[in-house]
Amino acid sequence: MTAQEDSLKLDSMLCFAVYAAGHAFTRFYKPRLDALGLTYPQYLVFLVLWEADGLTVKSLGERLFLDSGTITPLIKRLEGRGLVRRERDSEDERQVLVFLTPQGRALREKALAVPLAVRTALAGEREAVDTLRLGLQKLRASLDEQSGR
Amino acid sequence: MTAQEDSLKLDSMLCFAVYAAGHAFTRFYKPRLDALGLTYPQYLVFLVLWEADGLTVKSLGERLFLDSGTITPLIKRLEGRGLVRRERDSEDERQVLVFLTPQGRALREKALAVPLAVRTALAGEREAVDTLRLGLQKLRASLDEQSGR
DNA sequence: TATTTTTCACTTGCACGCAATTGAATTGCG
DNA sequence: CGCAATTCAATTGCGTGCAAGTGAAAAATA
Repeated sequence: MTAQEDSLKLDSMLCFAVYAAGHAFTRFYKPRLDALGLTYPQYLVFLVLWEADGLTVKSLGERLFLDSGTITPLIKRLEGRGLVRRERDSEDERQVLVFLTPQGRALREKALAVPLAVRTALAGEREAVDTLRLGLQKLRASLDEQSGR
Repeated sequence: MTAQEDSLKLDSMLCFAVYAAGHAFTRFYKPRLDALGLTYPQYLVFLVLWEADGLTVKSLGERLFLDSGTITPLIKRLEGRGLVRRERDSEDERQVLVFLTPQGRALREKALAVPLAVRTALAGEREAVDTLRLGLQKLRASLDEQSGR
């Protein structure tokens, strides 16, 4: 096997580990978030909003690395359920500010139980976490090695 | 701030780091995969098929942690482009076997360039990789601490 | 053997995720 | 000031991702 072919195998392990980990994480949160009626990305939006209300769609997107094509419909769904309120900024009519409604704020109380529950569920998954950790360690090492030449 | 509220903040860092890393990875691959005309999950399917041809839809899904609702249409799109061939298993008519076509096999030559190109692009992202690594380390530690009691 | 259960691929419906485009508002430049 | 360039949210189109349900085939059980 050539070195190039070998790197294709390495690639398959590395990129796959990160890819799979992202989805696995989502799956772990799902049962807990179902209780809140939120999806994983919606939960992330609330984690941001509970810290700081009245952000623009753009700044929300920047914090979560999501673009308006994803954020806009997501926020509209939350608005439809009465969890957030959208308001055009009178200072700059291009922008839309997102505020929590009382219900959206109230959701935080229920959400407080989520992190512990997820951590408990993850307790049986040490191996998977380690696999990903080691994969990243290898990736990191290979980056150093590569630029070291 | 209560311990519970604090854990909500920790949660926001941890789950977000893994979430964002998955998408960031996808974005890194995108430009190189565009050259092959493949999406990231399609690339993963080929990484598997280049190693072992003629798998069932089910076993493909198991390896990639994707269910048939995702795999089936994905494979059909690849079939439509002449990169794979689907064939019902005569031994067990429930199953569908996926084979590479000559074009699908030929794609591998182009793909050999992908891993190095991605690694080069990632060279400037040591910090991001480290952030994720450290986040996982903390998560791992908190799992030990929790079950240690 | 006849019937129930299980296993598969497939489909539908919904929610992302992102590229590309649109249109309105603002900014910047001559 | 006036016009071009930029910024922003929204929309469209396509490809995942997954839950829930369908129907055919095989396996298990009576």
